[in-house]
Amino acid sequence: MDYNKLADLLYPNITKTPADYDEIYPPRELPQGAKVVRFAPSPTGYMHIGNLFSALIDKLAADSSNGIFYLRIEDTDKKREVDDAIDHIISGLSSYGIIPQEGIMSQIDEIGNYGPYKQSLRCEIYHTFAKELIQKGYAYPCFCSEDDLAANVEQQEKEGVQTGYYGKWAKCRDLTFEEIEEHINNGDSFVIRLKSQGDENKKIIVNDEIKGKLEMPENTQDAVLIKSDGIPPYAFAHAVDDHLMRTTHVVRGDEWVSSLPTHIQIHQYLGLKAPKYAHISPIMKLDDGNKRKLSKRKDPEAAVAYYEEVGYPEGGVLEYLMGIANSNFEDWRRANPDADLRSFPFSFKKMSASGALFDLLKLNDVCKNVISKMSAEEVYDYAIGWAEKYDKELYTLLGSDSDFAVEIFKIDRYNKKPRKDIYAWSQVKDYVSYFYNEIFDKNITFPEDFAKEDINAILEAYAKVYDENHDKDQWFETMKSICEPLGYTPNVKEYKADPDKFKGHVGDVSTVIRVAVTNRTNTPDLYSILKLLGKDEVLARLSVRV
RNA sequence: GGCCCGGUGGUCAAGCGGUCAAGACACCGCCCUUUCACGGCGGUAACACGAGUUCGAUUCUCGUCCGGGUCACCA
Repeated sequence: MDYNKLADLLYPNITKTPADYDEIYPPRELPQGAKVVRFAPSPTGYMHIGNLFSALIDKLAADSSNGIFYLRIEDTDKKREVDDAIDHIISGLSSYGIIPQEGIMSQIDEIGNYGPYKQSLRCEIYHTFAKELIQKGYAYPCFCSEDDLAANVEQQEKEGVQTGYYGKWAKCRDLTFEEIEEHINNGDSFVIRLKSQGDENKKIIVNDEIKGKLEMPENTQDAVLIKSDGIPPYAFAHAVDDHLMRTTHVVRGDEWVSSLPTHIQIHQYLGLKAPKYAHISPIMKLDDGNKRKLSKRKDPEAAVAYYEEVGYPEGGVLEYLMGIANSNFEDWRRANPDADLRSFPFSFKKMSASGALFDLLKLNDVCKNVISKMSAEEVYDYAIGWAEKYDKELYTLLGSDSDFAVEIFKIDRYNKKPRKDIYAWSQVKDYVSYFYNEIFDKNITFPEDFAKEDINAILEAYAKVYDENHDKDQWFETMKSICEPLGYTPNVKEYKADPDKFKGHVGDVSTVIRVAVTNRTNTPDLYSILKLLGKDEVLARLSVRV
C-alpha cells in the first residue's frame, strides 16, 4: 500500500508538515531547570477540588523553577461542553490566586506564542500530525460503526479474550487502498486509528516524578487518534500539544497512568520525546469504611464551589491543599509564618504516591488559623462580601453599621494570641448574633447546674453594680464584689481548696451574666462585649429572670 | 477478570537496614485564666499478614489479604 497516496486521499488539504509547526513553535528559551507546565481542564462547567489541587501543583512547579504555567482548554468533546465554563475556570483559579502567565485568559482572549490554546482551534495541526503518521504507516482509517465495535466486544467477551480494537479484531487495519477509496467516495465517516505494533509481552518503563518507576506492558490497542468529527481524543491532542507547546512536565491525575503505554507509543511513532510525567493521587473520602475518590455526584465537598458557599477563606483552602501536596509544608509554614506560598520549595518527590483522605476537620483548623491572623477590617470585608452573595440578612446587619461590626471583630483579635473561633464566613452570623437584636435568640437557657434563685440573685445584684464607665479592672472588681453576699467566692483557688464551702466562684457568676447577655457559655471577652452592647442593652438583658 | 499503583496511630504523615518509630489535626488530662478561648505541658493510639534475605527488618524480596485506579470516537 502506498501510504503517501492514502494520506493524501484522507487529508488532501493538509500541506504543512510537523516540521513546519516545529518552526512556528520553537523550543522556549528558559533558564536551566525551568519547568513548563499546564493546567488543561475540559470546559464542563464544574470545578472539582482535584482540579484546583492539580492547578496548584502546576503553579508551584512553575514558580519554584522560574518556569511557565499556562492554561489550555481541552474542548475536544463537544457533547460535554458547557457555555460559561471557561469563565468559571478562570475566575475559580484567580480567586485562589492561581493565575496562568500564558494561554487562555478569558472566553475570548489568550496570550502567548504557542497558541491557539483551545484545542478545538487546532484541528489542522492535529490533522497534520495524523497525516504524517499515516504516511509512515503508523495510522489508518477505520470505518467501523458503533455496532461493529459492540459486536467485536461481545464476541471477545464470549471468547474470554482482551476486549478492544487490536490485532485480528482490527478489521479496518488491512483494508486495501481501493476499499478505503470507495468508502471515502461514498462519504462514509471514519476515524483515524493508531496501527499499534506493541507487544503485550514487552514492557515499557516510565519514571514518574511522583510514583517513581512504572513498568507496564506495551500498548497493543489501535487507539483512536482522530474522531469522526475530526477532533482528536485526549491522547493524541496531549502528545501533539504538549510537544508543540514545549511542556516539560505533564501534571495530571493518576487515573491517567493506565493509558501511559498508549501515550508513550504515540510519541514514539511521532518521533517525539515524551514529556516528564507527574501523576498525582486523587483526593479521597471515607465512605462506609472504604476509601474512594471524592465524587462529583455524591459529595458536595468535591466541588470547589462548595468552599465558596460555606465561606472558607481561599487562603486556608490553599494552605490545607499545600499540606496534602508536600507534608513538610506545615513545618515550613511554622518557620515562615508570613512567607508567600510561592517561596515554598515545592517538590514532586515529596508528594504521596497514594491518595489522601480529605479531612474537613483539619481544613477547619487551618482556616481558623488563617482567619485568626486577619485584621478586624479584613474579616469584616470578607464576611460582608460573602454575606452579600449568600446571606442577605447578615449582609444588611453588617452593612448597617460597619464601625460597630468591625468593633465586634476586634474583640480578642489583637491579643498576643488571637482567638480562633471561626473557620468560615458562614459562621459569622452565629458568632455575632448576640450583638444584633434582630437575630439574637432571647429565649435564654442557663446551664442546668445553677439554681434558679441563684441565677436571679446574681443578675439582680449585678444589674445594681454594673457601670458602663468602668475600666476593665474596675469591672472585674465589681464582678467580684457581688460574689460573697451570694455565697460565691471571688477567689478561684479558695474555691478549689474547699468546694463545699461555696456555691461556686467568680467564674460561675460571670457565666450566669455571660449567658444572660449572650445566651451562650462560650464567648470572647465579656467586658468587651458589655462595652460594645452599651448600658441600655446590657441592663435590658440582665433583667431576664427564670 | 486483565493491567497498574498503594498499605506506618481515627486522619494527614516523617522515617527507607539498628529509632524508647518524629510532627500536625482530632481526642483525653493538667497548668495558666473572672468565663470562654488562645497558649504551655503531658497522655491514649500505628509499622496489614506470612515467608524469606540479614547478626538485625517498618525499611529489601516474594506470596497472601485489603484498598485504589483503569480497561470509550470522555477527559
